[in-house]
Amino acid sequence: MNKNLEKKRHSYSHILAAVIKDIFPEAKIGIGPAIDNGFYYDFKDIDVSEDDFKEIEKKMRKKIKEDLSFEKEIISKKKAKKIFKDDPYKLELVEDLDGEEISVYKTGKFIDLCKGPHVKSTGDLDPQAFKIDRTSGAYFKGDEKNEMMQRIYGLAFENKKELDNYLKMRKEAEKRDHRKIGKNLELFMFDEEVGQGLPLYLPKGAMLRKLLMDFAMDTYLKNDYKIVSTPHIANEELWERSGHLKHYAEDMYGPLTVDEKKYRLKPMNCPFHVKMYKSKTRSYRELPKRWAEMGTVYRYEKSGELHGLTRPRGFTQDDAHIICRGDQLQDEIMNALKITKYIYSTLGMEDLIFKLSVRDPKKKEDYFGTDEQWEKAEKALEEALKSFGQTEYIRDEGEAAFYAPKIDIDAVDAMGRKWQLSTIQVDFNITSRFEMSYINSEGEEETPFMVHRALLGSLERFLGVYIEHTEGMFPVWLSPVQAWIIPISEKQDSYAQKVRKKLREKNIRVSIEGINETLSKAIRNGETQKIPYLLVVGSKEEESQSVNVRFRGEEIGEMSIDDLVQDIEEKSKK
RNA sequence: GCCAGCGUAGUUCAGUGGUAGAACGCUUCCAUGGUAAGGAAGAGGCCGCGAGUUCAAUUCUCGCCGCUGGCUCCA
Repeated sequence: MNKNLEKKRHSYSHILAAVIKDIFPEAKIGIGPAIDNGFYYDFKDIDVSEDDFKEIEKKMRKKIKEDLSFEKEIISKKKAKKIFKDDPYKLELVEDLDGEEISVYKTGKFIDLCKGPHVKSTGDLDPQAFKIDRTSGAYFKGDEKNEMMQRIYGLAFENKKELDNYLKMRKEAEKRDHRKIGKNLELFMFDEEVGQGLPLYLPKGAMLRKLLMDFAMDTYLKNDYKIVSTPHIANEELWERSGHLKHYAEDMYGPLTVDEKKYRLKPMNCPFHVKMYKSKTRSYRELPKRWAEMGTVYRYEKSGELHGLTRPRGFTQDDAHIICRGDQLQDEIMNALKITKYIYSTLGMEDLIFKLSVRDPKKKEDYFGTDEQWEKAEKALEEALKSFGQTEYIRDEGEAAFYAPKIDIDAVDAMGRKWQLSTIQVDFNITSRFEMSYINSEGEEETPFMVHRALLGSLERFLGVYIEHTEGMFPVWLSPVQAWIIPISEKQDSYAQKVRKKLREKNIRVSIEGINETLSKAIRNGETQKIPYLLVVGSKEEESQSVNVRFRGEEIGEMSIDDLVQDIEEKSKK
């Protein structure tokens, strides 16, 4: 964010607080920073609803017009405590600050603990360039254990035009919402009685999912992965051993008791793959093992965290584990990067952001494993990125999992939003917990490295993002329905059937639609359903044994069936 | 899980302290169409679930469930 805009946004937040203090003199105030689309301020003991927004805006505009100056003052902690004696949250914040001197800003009667900077005076702000947006609950200092305050969000930009642009963009994003498109295109649904966060795929969605799944798995098989398959539940003892029950229990579904033994739905696939690895003594000669599985896992996400397909409770990971020797580690990571890039560019998401998540060197005790393991793994990840040619990446210290450093990859969608989808991790926890080993060339037992990777992440999350990215306009090869045959009248019924049969023989996903509708109505339906090919057949076409082709809103004209098949196959190439 | 808002037909949404309406969709009939909505008729609702207030609750109150936006979380 540019510094100037940040100053403005931050200044709006002070004006908001000043106005709220006028309306609710008893209000206790928290913090009020600038954020990337405006600002917010946290309050306690207020009662603001959407109906009040207009009034708040009006009062804020008035203060802006009064041209009140922002006056900075450096005062002692003692004095600050006196000033904020009625604001317990501010007192706590003063207490948290290092040093004896702190700065406060005064605007009219309103005084706030604040390091600034601000605009010179409220008159520097555009009274039309902000908008009170929404309210929400927010924990004081972002800590779940603290009290919840009421947060008021505002949008703020340099001028009204930018604000309007932002609102327009947000509307566009709403239009692309995968939950909405999923409903309109009949891809998937949720049902109260089935349970929260458990998607049901309707025929078109299930086809889309299958096509995506086949594409991913075929790619892995071509890259010398082997496919494996494991059950959905396992004895609790397995999760005890893997450490999930200790570290992850609250995200797992509760136990099912069968024959006096407790079983759990799997939140991850790793332990199963490890068990298969351990089913016999392994030699260094047989490494690396690359085992892939479309593994459906269940995680008990808190109800408020659920969100359509991007955050469900049951989902299928395009998971794989690579068990390898130390000297193979870097190449294996590089290969995973290569496949990731191939998959995303094939799907039309070229823009990827690579993040190397390493441990926080100041908090080594928070992480599992030895220094040597960490150094080796972090280096392997970093070197893999470099030799892959990805010299641009973000190094995130402290973002590693407690058991492993990783490369996380964000995909950037058509609206410029970033979504973390892929992850490539080097796991030490599991290799030692399960005492995994192989016999090296010296005849000694050695612990292998294990790379855990999910490139699409999960089919659900990826599909959610992909639906928004494409606005439901999938490439021809991924379209669950590729073509509609639209007969002009019932007279073309048998010809339409004939065309359908010919296309089905070529494995083209096609159906006959619009028999009881006018042509334009059928075209309209086909376009709203985002069917790539609309094939009109009337008496003319029947006579010349052709179809009249419309491709994504564009009339192509008459085409023989063979030419059409060729065109579809051409456009279906990945 | 927490804060706030919402829950009415398959869908999108009006509406009301005296048990409901539109559009699209669906069914039937008419129309036999030439590239983004042809016409008519009909069916379809425990107004999310449970309790309370009331002569009377879809409407008011409370609880539960679900959805939405945030917060927290996503080892």
